[in-house]
Amino acid sequence: MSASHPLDLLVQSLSLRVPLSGTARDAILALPFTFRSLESSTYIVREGQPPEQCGVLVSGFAYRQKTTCEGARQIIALHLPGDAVDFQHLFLSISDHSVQMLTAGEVAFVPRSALQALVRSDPEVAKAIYTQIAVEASIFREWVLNVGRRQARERIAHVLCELGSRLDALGLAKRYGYELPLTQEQIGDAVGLTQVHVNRTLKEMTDEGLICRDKRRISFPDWRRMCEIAGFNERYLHMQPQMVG
Amino acid sequence: MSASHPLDLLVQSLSLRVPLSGTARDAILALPFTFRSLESSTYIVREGQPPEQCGVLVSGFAYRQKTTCEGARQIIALHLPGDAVDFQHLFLSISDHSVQMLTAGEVAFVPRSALQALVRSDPEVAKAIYTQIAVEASIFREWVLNVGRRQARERIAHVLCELGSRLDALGLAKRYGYELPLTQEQIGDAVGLTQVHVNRTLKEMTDEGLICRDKRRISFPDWRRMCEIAGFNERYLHMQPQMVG
DNA sequence: CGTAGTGTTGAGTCAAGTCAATGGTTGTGG
DNA sequence: CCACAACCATTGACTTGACTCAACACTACG
Repeated sequence: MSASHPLDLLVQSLSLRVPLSGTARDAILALPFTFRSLESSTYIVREGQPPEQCGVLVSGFAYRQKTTCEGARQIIALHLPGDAVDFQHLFLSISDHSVQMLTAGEVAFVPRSALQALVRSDPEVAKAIYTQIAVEASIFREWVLNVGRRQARERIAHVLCELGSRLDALGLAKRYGYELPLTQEQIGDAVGLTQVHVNRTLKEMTDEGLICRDKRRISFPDWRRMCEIAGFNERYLHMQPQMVG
Repeated sequence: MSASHPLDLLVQSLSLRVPLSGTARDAILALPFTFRSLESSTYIVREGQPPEQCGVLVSGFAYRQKTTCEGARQIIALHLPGDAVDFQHLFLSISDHSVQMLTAGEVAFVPRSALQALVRSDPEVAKAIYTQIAVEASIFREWVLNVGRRQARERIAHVLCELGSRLDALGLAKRYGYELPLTQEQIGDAVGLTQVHVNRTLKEMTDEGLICRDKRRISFPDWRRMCEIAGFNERYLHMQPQMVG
């Protein structure tokens, strides 16, 4: 069941949480879009600009990002294939942060007006998209906690768990082992640490057998223990179908 | 034009960003609710429970909160009179965090089903509420940056600026001086520092004339400078009316 | 085979945390 | 109206987790 239509993955990822009827699926697949292949680190959304298109990741990874005026970067969220990268700005007239490609990949750009029209006309799709927005907000909240109140190793373990869980939910990898799309510097930017400290902490974790690394592949011999250390509780990902309204 | 109806403040706060017609206002004011006076630190939303009511702050302040398994608390957001405290869970079947009263105050509890019905039937109100959800998400993102990438004094300055700006926008106080509803411990929990370190940092800031304190009242002799130090850029609050859709 | 991007490691520093004691405020009840 | 309790703020001495700077090694790719 490989995806022939670029927006297929979006439909699949939305229906993880809100079951979609055939009509709703078709309505999404009927959205207009322009398809583009992008280099790693290309901007999909730019802070300060009006968001006119909503990018949908067809392949590759992306990340949300803000920087302080001194230039320190903070990664706010990670995005996986099937994620729509700009639902967050559907109702805002100016982007308050940027989104960039993490790896090379393909993006389907849907005009925001078309998305807004669909949301107005199809309550089922609307519900799916609002749920998605709410889940993303929940992930932001967990990140505030992660970065504000956990130690280095817990923080790092936490992003690694989140990534594993989400990749697994989409069927793109197994939670206990996957190809890590982040450099150590990017991990640092995601958890509010320096690259050097991330390196040292990863080494410790490796030495203790908590994680195994081979090139960019990372795996967790004891997923349970990993979750404990991270304080990782899947609840905030709201993976179960949401029975609401 | 003092608010006789408990939901008046909600209408006012929503219409800061999305202009509301008379019909839309009336629809909101017609929502059913139960009114309650609450002690400080009472729970309005409890993590792990299904969110059946959406509390609207009529008076007093509240905060969103998550804790690590070791018991460290992180405050995720602050809520002011007029804020609906649980739009975030409108589409989620289980709460992923808690909301508590920061001060004593009054809350109007609106049944979630009524809110959902209104959102389905009135596109204007729907837009206002979705915009509100998106703005809150934007605030979460800024907090990730604040806590992840700024120094102690910048972090503290940043929450103080945000609070001032928001109080000012609602007409509840002036940005450059207001009654601070937070203890130093709560400030610490909001910015990911210890109470002791917050105390020392506030002292430094006072000594340098950056802030003035008298009991719980705080003021900023040089708002500009304060914003610079905080790296505070109002954009993320999306205060201007959102011209969208 | 060279170059640019990553990853690794060491030495020294510093921002923030911990522990602990003291002082000030506020509100409450006798 | 005072005394007490609970909560909050202040300060000092000491520790530590994370940062900085800097050098070097590995890998991939043209």
